[in-house]
Amino acid sequence: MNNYLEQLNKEQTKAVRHIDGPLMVIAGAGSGKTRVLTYRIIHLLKNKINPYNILALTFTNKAAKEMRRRIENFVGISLANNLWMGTFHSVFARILRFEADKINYPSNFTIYDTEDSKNLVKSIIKDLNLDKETYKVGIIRNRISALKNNFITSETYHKSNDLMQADIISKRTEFGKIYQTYENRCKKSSAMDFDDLLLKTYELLSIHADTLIKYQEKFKYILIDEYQDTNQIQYLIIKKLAALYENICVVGDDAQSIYSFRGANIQNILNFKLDYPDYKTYKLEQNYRSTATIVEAANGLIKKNEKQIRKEVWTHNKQGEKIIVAQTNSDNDEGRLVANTLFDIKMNNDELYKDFTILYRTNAQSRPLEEALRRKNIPYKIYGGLSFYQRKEVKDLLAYFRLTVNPNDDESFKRIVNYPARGIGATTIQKINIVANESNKSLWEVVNSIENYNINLNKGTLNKISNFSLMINDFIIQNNQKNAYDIGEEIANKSGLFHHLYNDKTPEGISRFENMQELLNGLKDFCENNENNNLTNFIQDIALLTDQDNEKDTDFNKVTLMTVHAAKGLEFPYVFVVGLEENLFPSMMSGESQEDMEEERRLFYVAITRAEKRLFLSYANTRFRWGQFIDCRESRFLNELDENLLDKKDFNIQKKYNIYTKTKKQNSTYKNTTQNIFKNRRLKKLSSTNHQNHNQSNEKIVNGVIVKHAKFGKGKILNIEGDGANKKATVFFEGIGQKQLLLKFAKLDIIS
DNA sequence: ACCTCAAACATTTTT
DNA sequence: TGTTTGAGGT
Repeated sequence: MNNYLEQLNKEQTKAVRHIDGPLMVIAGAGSGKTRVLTYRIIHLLKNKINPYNILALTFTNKAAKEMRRRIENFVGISLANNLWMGTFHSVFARILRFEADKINYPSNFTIYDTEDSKNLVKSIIKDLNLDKETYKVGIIRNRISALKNNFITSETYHKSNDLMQADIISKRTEFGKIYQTYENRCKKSSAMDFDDLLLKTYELLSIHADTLIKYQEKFKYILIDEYQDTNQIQYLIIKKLAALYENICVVGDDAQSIYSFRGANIQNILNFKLDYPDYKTYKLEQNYRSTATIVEAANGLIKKNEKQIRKEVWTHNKQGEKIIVAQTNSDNDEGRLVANTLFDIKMNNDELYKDFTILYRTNAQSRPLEEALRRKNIPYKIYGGLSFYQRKEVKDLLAYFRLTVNPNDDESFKRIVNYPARGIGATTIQKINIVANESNKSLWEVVNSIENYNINLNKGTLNKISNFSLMINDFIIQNNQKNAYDIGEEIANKSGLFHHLYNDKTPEGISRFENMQELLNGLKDFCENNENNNLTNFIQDIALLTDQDNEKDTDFNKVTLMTVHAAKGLEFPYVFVVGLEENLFPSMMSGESQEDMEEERRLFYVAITRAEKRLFLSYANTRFRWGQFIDCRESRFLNELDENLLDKKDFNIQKKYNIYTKTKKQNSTYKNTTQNIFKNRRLKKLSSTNHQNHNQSNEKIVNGVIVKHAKFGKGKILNIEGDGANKKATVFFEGIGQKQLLLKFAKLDIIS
């Protein structure tokens, strides 16, 4: 397999063959960016570079996994496995665990996800007796995160008059105090949030010269994907690591920079020239992905942005069909239109479901689309939104795991100390919390030696607390002896979580129970596939995983639904971009600022350049948002596309409703009437389709019928209540007992 | 301490 | 529309 260079064009080949010295590749959408990166690594390996000396940073874990797989095909598994490849966060977490003692952290530190960190901010605001209207949790947390991403610790913050002045103006004078407390609490919980993984890495490399040299020597070759989306602190780390050898290769496209909200800075691309004066740069401008129509439309759109590096993306691909732009009456109509169109194309052209994707600006838009797809029995999967590991019941069990591995993790402690209820209520926790804060200890440290503290608690409560301590200590001891699955199962049982969820026979409760089992199954898998299969190892990077990372085989051939952000780096033959309305795409949050608008435009650029064969754009005249019907106007971006490339279709069948919407300003009662009309129509549609949607077999499920359930086995129907989507069956299963199931979800086969 | 229900609230985008 | 919070009852 030495022919890898033959598969590249001239510019790509130059980039791949450039081994020594700084290199910047500006790669237009669909120009083979990933291919260059992959082949460059293969080229390095073929030139006897040790894989142990190569660091490749990607934007998602999935991208890293995919790249490793491709490299493996060329150089074999043993070389490929020794590459350091992953996201900034996961690679640095690995380094930090290894070097933890140098920054006074234990190596089993916990990674707080966004929810944990929000909860922490919330409790700090409460402890400091601050007004929660002035100090909104989200705003505070975002500010902390933004500061960290610019390498501003609470210490640096307190030295900067400008920063403090900004908080005085916004009447949040205590922000500095909150930030400092936040840092302290994380520290005493032995926890790091996402931003800390970057910040502490930078601190580690700054303070310990020997450690810096060690990693500079180790990572002789550094490659970074999606460089346009790196932020200040990532830039600083890379600069340090690459300083010795300067074998740094960055690949990116300024036109696809869409993460400035999390601190990404396009300036990093421009700085490259300054930091590495003897750099080489190549531009990849030939698009291999899309039809000429799509490439031309994308070029025309991005020209409207003032801030950009000049480049002309071109293609040899055939012209292809025009881009469909469809207008519908409502978001539900839009969903139906997409589902119908998708289905027709699949059937007529004999395509696979996996060749289609539906992209939207916000996660909340997925509902009407899902409904429409379900109605047509089109299989789909959703990326983003609540991932499996963020579900309440999963996080509850994970909190026990986390506490076992790191008992100082206060957020996990608070989560489960009284769940399931064991009589340690809010008042008790508050008392413990005060003592913990005063003595700068974690909640666990206080609880674990409660007799040493003078807390006003009655005997019963003390007893309950000591039982809790005994349980956790037992978990900690067992964790040193057992594998992840065995201790996981033990924890689920002894904590009472298993029985608590098992006893909840509501349909939602059953689903929660199943999710918990799913997590335990995950532990089993982990144990079978890993040598070092203890629980500590299992939970290490769980906070960094997304649904995309643990995709199941059964999800392979399904339509993909996701935000445009999540679609970055992916490509599909057929792409639907929905919700192209003012205040949605571009987002209303982007306001009037030119910079934000340009980012929204880049986001739309990313969306349309995902398409290989055909592109469909759509918008609705009314959309259900915030529990209300909102009138919408078509997005300005649609008018920025070359009209000769578009095929506009109007699916706005019932125009008469527009008569009302046009006069809404003058008369509010009109608006209410319109809303009611829509609401009633919506309800009617829902109930009628639910009847259609019911498979005939569900009609046959009546009292006394014997059925079979995939998990629970044979059972007898005792009662049926509700109708339509809410039709619920009470079933008695042999050896398991009585359960309530929503027929909508439960897969019941009729036996007799 | 715990449960229940009604009112208030909330929406970018993510590692 | 769905979820979270707070008051009030047990």
